[in-house]
Amino acid sequence: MEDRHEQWQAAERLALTLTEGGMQRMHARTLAAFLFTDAEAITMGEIGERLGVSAGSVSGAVKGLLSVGLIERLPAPGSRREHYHMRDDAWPRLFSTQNTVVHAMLQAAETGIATTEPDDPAHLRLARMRDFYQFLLRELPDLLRRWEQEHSRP
Amino acid sequence: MEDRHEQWQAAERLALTLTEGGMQRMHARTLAAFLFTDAEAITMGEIGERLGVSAGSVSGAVKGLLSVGLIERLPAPGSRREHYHMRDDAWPRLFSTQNTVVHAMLQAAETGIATTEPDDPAHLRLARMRDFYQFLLRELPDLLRRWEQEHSRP
DNA sequence: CCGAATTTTCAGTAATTCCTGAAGCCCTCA
DNA sequence: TGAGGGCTTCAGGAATTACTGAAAATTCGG
Repeated sequence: MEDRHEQWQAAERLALTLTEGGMQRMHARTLAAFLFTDAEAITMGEIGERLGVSAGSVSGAVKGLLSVGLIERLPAPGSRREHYHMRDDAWPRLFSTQNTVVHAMLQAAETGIATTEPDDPAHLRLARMRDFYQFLLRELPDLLRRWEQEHSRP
Repeated sequence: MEDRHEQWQAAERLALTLTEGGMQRMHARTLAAFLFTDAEAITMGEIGERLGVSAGSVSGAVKGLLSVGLIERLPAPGSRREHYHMRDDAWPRLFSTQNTVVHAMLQAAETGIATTEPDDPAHLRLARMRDFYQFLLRELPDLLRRWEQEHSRP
């Protein structure tokens, strides 16, 4: 049975998890609203009403979600209000934003290596760090490619 | 040449990156101190001095890093002060903490699916989400296993 | 083009997080 | 077993972050 209250609870829990994973609170709640809505697309006003927050907050969150490609603006069907919905590949995209973090870590390791003598214990630690993130940078794109193949749509 | 100032800068930048990735600020700075030190192991006092923070802050950060297995206490060589250092497998461990997030996401998706009708658009979205996180939960352990194989030469 | 409705921006404020400082505990060594 | 130093805990305060509310800008229908 459709239990909107349970769904709302599940949405808020999901937002909590995303927040702990590093996403901003408002962005997470907004994404959850997009995920759990029973419409194909929703407007900012509807999000604000559903979450009980101001239009300003929604504006900022939608902007952020757009910029990382988790949602997109729908070709407006002649309405004055903009409609948005989750992209089909939102979750792989969210996962792949990590790649920028991986890249930053790799660069940090290389900077450290460059400023350190080979006999410094820090040198060895930094080399291990570099090796691991190089490994990730090589493997993660493969992983996502495999996912896309499994779910190829013609 | 050994440039301690540059190293300190690199350490702080790394801490910044880790913070943006969701780690608490003090935990990140402490981990960076462990990474860049030129000793095999350091004490809380040394960390506090290096970062210019109170003993209380260091205590909390070290506790946190211990609990996720990024650092470990060394078998004390009869000293009054406790010595700690990064574990060799700190970075894979840090990466694998994600698995708990992945698991939480999967569960959130399944909860949503259970409270939603099959003809609800949310149902389809939640199913796609579930599929992706199931895929990750299957593939990520493989990834880490491959890393361990590549780097298990005693 | 004008006007209404939506969206964006931003300063102010509320809330949360984070760090400190000091007191108490524990452990080591004499 | 006592003294001294190191570690932990926690209440309080500082700083950062996040949200609101309202004004300005933008957009689309008329």
